[in-house]
Order: sequence, then structure tokens, then C-alpha cells
Amino acid sequence: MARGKVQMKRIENPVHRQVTFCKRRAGLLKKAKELSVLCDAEIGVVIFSAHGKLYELATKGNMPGIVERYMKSTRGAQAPEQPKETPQPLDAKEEISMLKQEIDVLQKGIRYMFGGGAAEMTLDELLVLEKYLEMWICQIRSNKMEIMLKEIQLLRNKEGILQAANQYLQDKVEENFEVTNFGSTPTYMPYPLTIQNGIFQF
Amino acid sequence: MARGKVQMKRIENPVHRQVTFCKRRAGLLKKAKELSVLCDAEIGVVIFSAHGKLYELATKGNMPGIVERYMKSTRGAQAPEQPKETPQPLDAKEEISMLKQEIDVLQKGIRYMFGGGAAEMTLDELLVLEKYLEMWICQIRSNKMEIMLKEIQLLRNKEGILQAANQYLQDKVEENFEVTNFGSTPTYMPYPLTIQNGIFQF
DNA sequence: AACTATTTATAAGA
DNA sequence: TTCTTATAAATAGTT
Repeated sequence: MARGKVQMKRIENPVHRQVTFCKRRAGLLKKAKELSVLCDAEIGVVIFSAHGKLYELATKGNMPGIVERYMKSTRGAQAPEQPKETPQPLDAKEEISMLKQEIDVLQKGIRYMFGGGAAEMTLDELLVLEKYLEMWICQIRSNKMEIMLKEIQLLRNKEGILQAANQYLQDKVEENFEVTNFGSTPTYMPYPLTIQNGIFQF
Repeated sequence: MARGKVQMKRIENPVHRQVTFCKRRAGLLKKAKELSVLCDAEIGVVIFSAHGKLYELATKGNMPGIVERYMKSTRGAQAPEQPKETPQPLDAKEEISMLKQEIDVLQKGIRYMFGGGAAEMTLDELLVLEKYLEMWICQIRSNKMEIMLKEIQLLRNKEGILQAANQYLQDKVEENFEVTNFGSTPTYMPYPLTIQNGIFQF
């Protein structure tokens, strides 16, 4: 904002970036405080530097309170959609009715989460919903793991290919060495591409 | 900051205050975004207006992640953090695209939940969704606890009333006993309603 | 919502 | 980091 406009992209020079971070961080926290005082607002600001250091500001020094209020608020803040008809590729009618009951709980739960807590839920319903969410998280974690394992497998394969190439090249080099230094003792000659196995063991 | 300094205290005129809130809120969020982009920082800003309306900004649209990181950071009492490279934030459509992304994740998540994981989600999306679910579970557990504590309090009150009634009846019975068995020794006579205290201590 | 006169923030240099 | 200063940005009061 001074002595030249600044492009809105990451500052590549690390020193420059650090200095700017200092200055603008101070500016941001000051502005936040001003806004809270002038307009009687409750504000929380959390800043993690690129190096992971935490800077924060919270009105009344009460960040936990703000986080809690945020969580309560977001239940109602974003209401993307009402889940409508679930495609049911199921067979038995009893099963369907049971599933519908289940879906009722879930729909109620989603209203609970997204609909500003308008739907009052009983303790039993909360327990059921909690179980569902836990299952959901479990499933997500399993999918995450699957994706990561695939990635690892892919990298392993690449590693294998590279090691084979490495071996081939090494043989080639040794062969040339023997030709140019005929009669000398063959020496073991590890190349940089020969790397350790990963930390994951299948 | 223009046409006259401003006192750093609550603006009393409500109209004036509302206008200033709008302007400065926009300014603060803009500054926060700039800082995150220029200096590669992870930033979360939460603003509650005096009327309770929520405004927020989070890098990567990932407020739950920031909250979690914040909690980790503060719980460890200034624990050393690992420097994590933030993927370059997009600079084009600003907050709107990020919020849309956030909503996208949630919508996809709902399909994910109801469709038995049919919707393919990227690893990043799964991570964000996981954070949301953890947040919600936390909220649900807190609600559960609240309900249970209320229930316990209610039961305690009932217990108190019943014990009082019990005492009253017991006295009555003893009185009658003394009348009908004049001169006999009074005996201690505990009634079934006299029960032990619950396991919860407030 | 727009418009400016000012104040504030800050980029660059020291 | 801190100070200085020229200049860009933000914004208070007004229209």
C-alpha cells in the first residue's frame, strides 16, 4: 500500500514475506480489535504463520467461548439442501420400513445440524444420531486410508521400476568399467537411486 | 479514518454503528484474506455482530480444521508445530468460491452418507468433512450432557419432594402408632421411599 | 450505494 | 526488529 502496489499473490522473497507478515498481522489484529470496540461485536481471529506459530485475538480474551458460539451458529448458518428421496434399491418391504425409520432419524439429524436446531431431539434420538455420525466418520476414515494406501502402492511400484532401472544402469556402468579397466577387481558400487523401503509395511 | 478521527469506543448512534460495522467488517475480512495469500498463513476469522449474526472467513474454507489446529496448539502450551505447506490459495473468485467449495463438500457429504459412499470424494474433501463431523459430534455430546444433567436435576428434585412426603407420612404413622399404642417404645421405621443418593455429585 | 477528504496502513529503504 | 517516509488503501461523513 505504499511505494508501489502489491500483487495479490504469495511473496516469494522469504525475508520480505516475513516482514510483511509481521506488519500486516499487527494491522489485522488492530483492525479486529477496533471493529469489536466500535461496533460491539464479538470477534475471534486465529493466525498460523507459514512456520506454524499461532497468533490470536479474541474479544474478552475468550476464544473457547467464541469457538463454541461458532459451532452452535454453524448448525444453522449453512443449509445446503433438504435431503429428499433416497434412492432405495432394496427388496423386502419390512426392510424398507425399517430403513425409512432410520432415514427419519437421519433427516431429523440433518435438520438438527443444518436447520438451526429447530428440530428438538430427544436424548434417545441424539444417541442414535451420534452413533450414525461415528459410523460415518469411521467410513470416511476407511476411505481415506484406502486412498492413501493406493497412493502408497503406486509410489511403491514407481520405486520398483526406478530400482530396476537403477540396477540396469549400474550393471551397465560396471560393464564399461571392466572394459576400460580390464582385469581389475569388480567393486560393489551402490547408486543414489537405491533407497530404503518406506515406513508402511503391508 | 476520514473526515475526522474516530474515538476508540462504542459508536452510540445505531445507524452509524451498523454502517461502520458493514464497512469495517468487509475491510477486516479483506485484510485477513490478503495476509493469508501474501504470507502463506492459515487464518480463521469469526465475527458475531451485536445482533448475533455470524460472519466468517477461513483459509481453504476449512474452519473446523483451523479450530482443531488451534485447540492442538493451545492445549500443548506453545507446543512446537510442524511447518505444513499450505497449498496456494486461489486468487480469482475470492470468498464466494471458497464458500461454494465448502457447501459442495457438505452436499457431497450428504450424498456420501445416504448413498453409502457412492459419491467419490477427494482426500482433501474427506478430511474437511471429517473435521465437520467431529465438530458436530462434539456439539451433540455437549447437548446430550446438558439434557442428561437437566434430567438428573429433575429427578433430584422429585426425590427431594418424595422424601419430604415420606418423612411427613412416617411422622404421621408414628403419631398414630403412639396414639393407638400409648406408652410403648417408639421404634425407628425406615420407609422404602428413603433411598440412597445418586451417583452424580454436582 | 457513491463520493471524497482525510486518516491509516504499509512497502521500501535505512 | 524498528524507524522513516512516500504512497496506496481504508473509511467517516456527506450526498
